[in-house]
Amino acid sequence: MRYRAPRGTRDILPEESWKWEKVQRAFEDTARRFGYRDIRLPVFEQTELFARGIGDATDIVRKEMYTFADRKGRSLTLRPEGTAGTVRAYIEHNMGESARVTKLRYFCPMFRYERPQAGRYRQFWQWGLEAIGSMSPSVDAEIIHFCVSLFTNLGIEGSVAKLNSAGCKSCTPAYNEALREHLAPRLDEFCPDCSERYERNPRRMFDCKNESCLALLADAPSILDSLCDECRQHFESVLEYLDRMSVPYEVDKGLARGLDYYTRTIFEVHYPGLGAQSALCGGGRYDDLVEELGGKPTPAVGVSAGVERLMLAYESESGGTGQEPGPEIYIVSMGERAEREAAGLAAGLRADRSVELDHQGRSMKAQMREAGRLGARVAIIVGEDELERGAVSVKDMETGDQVEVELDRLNEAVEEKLAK
RNA sequence: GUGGAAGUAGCUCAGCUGGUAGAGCGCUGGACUGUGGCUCCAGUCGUCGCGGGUUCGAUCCCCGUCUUCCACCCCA
Repeated sequence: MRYRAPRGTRDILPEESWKWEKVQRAFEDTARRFGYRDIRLPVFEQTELFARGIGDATDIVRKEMYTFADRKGRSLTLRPEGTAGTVRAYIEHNMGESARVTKLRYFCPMFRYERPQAGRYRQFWQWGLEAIGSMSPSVDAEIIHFCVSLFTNLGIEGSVAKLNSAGCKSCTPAYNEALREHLAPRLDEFCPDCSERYERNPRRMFDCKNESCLALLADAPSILDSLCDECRQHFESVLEYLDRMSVPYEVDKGLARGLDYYTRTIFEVHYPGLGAQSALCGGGRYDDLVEELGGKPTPAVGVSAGVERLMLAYESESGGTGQEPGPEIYIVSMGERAEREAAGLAAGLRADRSVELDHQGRSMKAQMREAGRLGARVAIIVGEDELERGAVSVKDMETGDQVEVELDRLNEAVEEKLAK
């Protein structure tokens, strides 16, 4: 019996994880520049929080949650996304009392019971941002700018921001009705999927992949023409801010999102190289969610993104190629006395340099090969002959130059080589 | 949840409608008895995903199952 990682989960091994570290660092640096502070939340929450927050009608709540009962019979669920938990924490800790706008970020695993596919797992990572407490369209624009900015920092070119409005409580229901009314006469000509979308969320029909369905939608009313004055103004204002920030975007009147809580601005950023799973991130406003979850009425905007997909995009661009960083120094030793000397030298050098050495008593040739394979810039060779003279050899692995130095001059010699 | 493809060495893959497995890369050692990256030589590795069936005999055929991949639903 051999154990394997459960379906839809996977191990991120060191050969790969060094790239994850780079991406996470880029995310954290960018988030800090934009003023978003780290928040670390529980991996599971009361099931009710997600059911209420994300919406009973969504696929996530209907069929994708990892729900279990704990030993006292409480129903808990592994978080399928980050916004509900963040809002819960915001309310629980009265974060709105001490700041006008609360800007938070996270980078952590999420769980959804789905059929796995490339870039889609049952345990997957998301990074996300939430800005709670401001109605200003400048926050919407700031978050979209953040996404584009992060992707650019990672060398990902050709991503496209698409945005639309989801309206608000006062204009959405009217639009949905108008849309249904317009489509009703020819409903039987749509595909079965669209028929179901018609019932649950007719706006989703716009992203059907069926040409004939899209043709039938050609003269359907646009949400953008049905917005109330406040929503229209807000949307236009977001676009103005984006123009002012030089953020490229496309208005996509067919864009719809899967979660119930979105209001007004909704957006996605796509990277076309990823096939069917091309959305790198998605987000929008959720002005009613804080109140819905028991807080004071508080407007908010957020975004979340799949890290696995981001990694796929990152690796297909120049930034994701290259080699895992190796040690700066490799210490080669021959003989027992030399091994002990090498251990002492490593201990000292490790105060401010990365140092590797052999732990298996291998041949010098093997140790040199290891030093080359790891990409060490300097090899320190500790041999019996040198030790007799109180010295070691320092070899520059790039040029092959080698000099013998006395032990008390080793630090200078190494620093000199590494400084180049 | 629906439809399709695939699982053979650490990795990438070959294996003739059935006769108990191979290559390249990697790894280890040597040529070079204390010097990596090039070259050459040698060696190492397999419950052929798992379980059952057919057969004298199954990596190959049949059934089931697990996993991955592709498309859909949906989404990150």
